[in-house]
Amino acid sequence: MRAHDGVRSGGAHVPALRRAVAILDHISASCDAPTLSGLARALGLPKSTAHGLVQAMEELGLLVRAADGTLRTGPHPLRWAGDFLARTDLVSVFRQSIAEARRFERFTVTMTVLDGGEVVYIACSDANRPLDVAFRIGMRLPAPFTATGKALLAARPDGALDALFGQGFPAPLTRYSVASLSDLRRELVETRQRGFSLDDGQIREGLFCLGATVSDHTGQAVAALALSLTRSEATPDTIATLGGALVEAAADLSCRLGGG
Amino acid sequence: MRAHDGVRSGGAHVPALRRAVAILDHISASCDAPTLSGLARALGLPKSTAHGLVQAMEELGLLVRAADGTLRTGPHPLRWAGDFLARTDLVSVFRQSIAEARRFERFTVTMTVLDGGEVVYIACSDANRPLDVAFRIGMRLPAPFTATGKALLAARPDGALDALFGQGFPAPLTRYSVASLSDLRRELVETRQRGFSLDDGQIREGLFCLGATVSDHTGQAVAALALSLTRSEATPDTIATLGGALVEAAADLSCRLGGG
DNA sequence: ACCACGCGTTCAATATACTGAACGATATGG
DNA sequence: CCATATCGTTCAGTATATTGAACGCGTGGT
Repeated sequence: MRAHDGVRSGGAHVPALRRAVAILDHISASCDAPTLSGLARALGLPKSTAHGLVQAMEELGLLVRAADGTLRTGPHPLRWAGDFLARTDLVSVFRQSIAEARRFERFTVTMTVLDGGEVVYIACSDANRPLDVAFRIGMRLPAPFTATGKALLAARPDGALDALFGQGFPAPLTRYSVASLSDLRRELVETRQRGFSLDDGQIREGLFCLGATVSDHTGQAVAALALSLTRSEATPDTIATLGGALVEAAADLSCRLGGG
Repeated sequence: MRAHDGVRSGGAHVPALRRAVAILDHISASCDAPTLSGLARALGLPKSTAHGLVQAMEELGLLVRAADGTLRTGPHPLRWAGDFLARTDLVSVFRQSIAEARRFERFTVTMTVLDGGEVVYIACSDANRPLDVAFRIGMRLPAPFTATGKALLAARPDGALDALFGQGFPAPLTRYSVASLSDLRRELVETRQRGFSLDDGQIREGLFCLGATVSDHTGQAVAALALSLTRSEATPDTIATLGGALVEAAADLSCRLGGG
């Protein structure tokens, strides 16, 4: 039995690789560019180990050394990141993420992106039970009435709303549909405070949805998740619980897309 | 003498890290997702070595394994790439500068940095019209063939070329690609006299690019801009006009980075 | 000017991770 | 239906890389 700490569970140690990742993480997390010794201290590495690693990482383009000797992340990871972005579609990540999170298997989970003033449904995990509105992939709905749309709009600067709805607000779908731009602004303020968005019968009476945004590696909200319930299920307790879980799920998805 | 190939000159070997980088490079370069054994064969690694590496890289988020067992690049490098792009605020300055300079909106404008003997694309403003080569961020090309690469090489002392290409000049991409180090030197002399660099079909036949360097506050050339045209558009008049405008834009960018 | 400190770098000894062969499981073909 | 090939995985031995201490060197303090 070793007294060594930091032993990983799964398989081989490959410490050099793990150290390299830790170095890059540290450099890209801290806002000041560290020096070699400072980096060794921060990560608890022997100086010479850090030296060897940094030298190799410099050769490989993982790090660059500024004129004053401080270390920065290098250009090489751009290649991998670009490949990941090219290959990854939101949808498959969504499916995998939802499949692992068993919390929502009783509900219909949807994902949309914003296109102009409308949301487009790009993925949908059907509930394990009957009823429930069938969301079809590719379907479009006016963003101001949907939970995902409100979440996405709330993530945008307020001025963007004028460009989208300044001349012409979508026609209401139900008598609960938000009716004007000023009403929408009010809802978006509440949404930002709450952390997730709500749609209480605005696209169909009796249908209650919660929404939260998914961000990519730049922090931009690129998509939104929604959970669909019936209005009678939407007690304050349920809303709070499921809302929190949804925000968590959205954050998890963001992580898988490279977000911090 | 080692029987091992690929022995690096400089410092420590850190083979695990080098292998990991090779794996990621291979996966992001090939268009089909390889399996573990195939990857081991492609890189000449023992199966078990590849197994241990892949397992660790999976834990670290550098790789993800699809449902069928094939390997893809993971989301983790996005963080590093994002940090690189954020710190080199070249990119944001680039976007702003290009957005304000309406002169180039008909053309694709790219920006690269030099990494060894290759240029890495760190930003790209797509043209408003179809055609045009799609430059992907993170893409690499041999510096001697590209307009940006020539601009950056021309800004370096002549002796630097020997270190980069003294033993091994990149293989030509087209029949117009500059073929030797001495030919490159000749082109660089012309480039310095002209004030901007040209690529006439050296990375792709029919593609014509103009390049100019961007300097930071220390006066060092840190990046280069390029303008992409079709060869038929590249009349002497157009070249002179656009070349001058590009040099101006690059100088403007340099100013914004603190250059005198 | 002197000294002390911190940084980056080098080198030999040891504790380490990588290698090669073998295993069970699964998919393929006769 | 069985034989074969290929895949992913495990394990002990050896060749390997990492470690700790020491060296120059530049910098800032007294």
